[in-house]
Amino acid sequence: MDEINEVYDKLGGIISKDDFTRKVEEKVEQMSGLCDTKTAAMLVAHDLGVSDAGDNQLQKISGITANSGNVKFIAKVMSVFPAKEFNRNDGTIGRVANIMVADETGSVRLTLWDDRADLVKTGEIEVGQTYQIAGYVKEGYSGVEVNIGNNGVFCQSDENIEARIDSKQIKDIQNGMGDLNIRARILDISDIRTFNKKDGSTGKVANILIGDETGKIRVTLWDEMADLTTELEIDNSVEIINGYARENNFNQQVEMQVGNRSTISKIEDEVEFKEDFTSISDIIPGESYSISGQVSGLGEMREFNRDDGTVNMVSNIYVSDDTGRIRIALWGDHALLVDQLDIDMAVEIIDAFSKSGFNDEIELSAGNRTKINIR
DNA sequence: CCCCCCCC
Repeated sequence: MDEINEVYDKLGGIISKDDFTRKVEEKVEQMSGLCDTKTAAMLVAHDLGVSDAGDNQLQKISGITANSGNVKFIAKVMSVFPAKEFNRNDGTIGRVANIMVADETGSVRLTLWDDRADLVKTGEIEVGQTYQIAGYVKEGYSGVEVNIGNNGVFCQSDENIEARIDSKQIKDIQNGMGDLNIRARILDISDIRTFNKKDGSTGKVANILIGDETGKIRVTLWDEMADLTTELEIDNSVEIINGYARENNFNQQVEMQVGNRSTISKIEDEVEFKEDFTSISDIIPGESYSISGQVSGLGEMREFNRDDGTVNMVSNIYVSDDTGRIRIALWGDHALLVDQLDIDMAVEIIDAFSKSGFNDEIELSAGNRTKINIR
């Protein structure tokens, strides 16, 4: 027993003495008596990320990289994702679940298997709990993940952890990013739409527009996440955990996606947002812009038939600022605004899409995602 | 995975 104690003392309390002893016994059994207790204890210690050199330091999450190998640390649960079942080659049913944990230096995704994945299913693992964790690092679907394998440790701790989620700023969001955490203000909320998936089932989708001090981005919420939009209001500040960024294939704008691996929740801290208006002379085709200026031209409202036979309305106005003048096509209900507008009225056109239009001149399209303020 | 920027 002394020899177990000696090894145990190097572990820095990452695991209880009882658990350690049990693991050592299991290890002896696994090795079919081919190793003694001391060796088994050292093997278990090694599995827990403790080297013979007595390196029993707990790591911080910020120091975990794809090459870290075995790691151990203490962290707080920030989000829990649904467990999934899969079939193993031997016919048994495996279970896997992911949770996101954080310490004061950053956050990392954990992968739990089988019995531990079941703890997710039963709700025993909850946001806010703190755990002692030992596992091995691998490069996962969306970056570095810590796997808690058979020899890993995952036990609750009463340590007080100051968890920090490293939020990105909206301006830094790039196509392809995963595990994206954002704190932002809600600028707009869409209705929930349903659609048919390729597999024949019905999907749900909704959008919100969010902004922070650095910019704004459209967020797409899928299925059960789409329902959450009914609980949100414009000007709420929210935190999105584990979103991902994808370019849409319509106008190549990068959007943030919120699916079943993500969470969105209201936060107390208010995130500030200020609209960034572009000078008219700086507008190039193929982008979304907001401009502020005066009405400098008004056209007539017209109805027209689209190819699919539906009727729509359009009117054209011109807006000028210190730098130039641009034509703006107002579609749908926006077309009716020509009745309220007069030359020299101050207007803000928020989120209109630019393109090269009639006579190759750049114009803005004010569609259903555009907001128009008369000031 | 959805919406879609369309007129003269």
